[in-house]
Amino acid sequence: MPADPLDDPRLTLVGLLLESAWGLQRAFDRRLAPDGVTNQGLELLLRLARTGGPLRMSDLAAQATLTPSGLTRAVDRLVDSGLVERHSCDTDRRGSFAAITPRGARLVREAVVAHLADIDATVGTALDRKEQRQLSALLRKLRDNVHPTATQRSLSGGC
Amino acid sequence: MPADPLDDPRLTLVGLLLESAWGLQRAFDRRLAPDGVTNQGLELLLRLARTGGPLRMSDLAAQATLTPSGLTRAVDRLVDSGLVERHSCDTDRRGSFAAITPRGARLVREAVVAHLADIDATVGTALDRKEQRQLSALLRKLRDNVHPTATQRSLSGGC
DNA sequence: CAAGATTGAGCCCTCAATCTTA
DNA sequence: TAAGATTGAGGGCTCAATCTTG
Repeated sequence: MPADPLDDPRLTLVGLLLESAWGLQRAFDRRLAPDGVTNQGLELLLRLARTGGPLRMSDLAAQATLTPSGLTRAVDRLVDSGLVERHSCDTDRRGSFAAITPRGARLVREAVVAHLADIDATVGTALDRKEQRQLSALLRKLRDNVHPTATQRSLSGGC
Repeated sequence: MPADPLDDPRLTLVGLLLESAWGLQRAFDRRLAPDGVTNQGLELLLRLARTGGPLRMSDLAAQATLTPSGLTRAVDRLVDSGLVERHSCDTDRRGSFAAITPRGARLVREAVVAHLADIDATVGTALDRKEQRQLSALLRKLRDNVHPTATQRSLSGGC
């Protein structure tokens, strides 16, 4: 007799992925919130810190899996906190860019230390280094297929 | 010279996991929403369908990574749609239970077919069967460590 | 008082519409 | 007209407070 469709391994796989993501997200937010940065905010700051300079709003939105609208408001909050600055582009006045401030860069460096400890406490106690590498490799293939813009920058690039 | 902490592989791993989850969630919601069920709703209906009978609100909340408050409202919507019914418990009048209706069960059976096709179109084109099994095994270890209540039912169980 | 569930207030996101510039 | 970004309206979630029952 055929297995019940409701127990299909593909449903289980997706369920495990979403549950893991929600669980981690929640665990991180509990630890990070007191420090004044949400997990979301840290992710944006990390991307801006790695870039170093200004990054297009639309690029940042695509990377962060946010709509342009959502990103505008998220950046607003970071600007209000003094962690990010907005820049306008002289060659294309339509465009807007976000750049991390020195204070933001300092905060990221500090927060990352605590964040890595959180990751070790959650992921590190479940998977050893080798398993973490395997998981990264598998997820990278999945991510590239599902959300390919996560690492892209606009071709119209520089300002 | 030591690697930049901002490029730590552990940050990358967590990033890949969250990006994959957001990406899938978004892809599924685009397809499911027109059918009248959100991805969230389908997940709750799936759990209720597998259980068959009434399930404690608090158990369902823990399984779905929702706060009791969030679950109350999510179930409200499903009740309004006629897909779920609320039951009260005679032996403990504090408790409340949710159970899937025949119409809800029918809808789940139909929605799962389309949902499996979506999964094949997103996950299936990125990972072959063997890789999917590997990913499931790794995620199961992570999920059990991060969100252990995902499959539990209350010990005070039956009504 | 504790446990289970619900409600009110507030935050953050998305969709659609708008404004500005190319 | 299209591209880039922002704003208004509305939905869903969380936190804290409340209500009911053990």
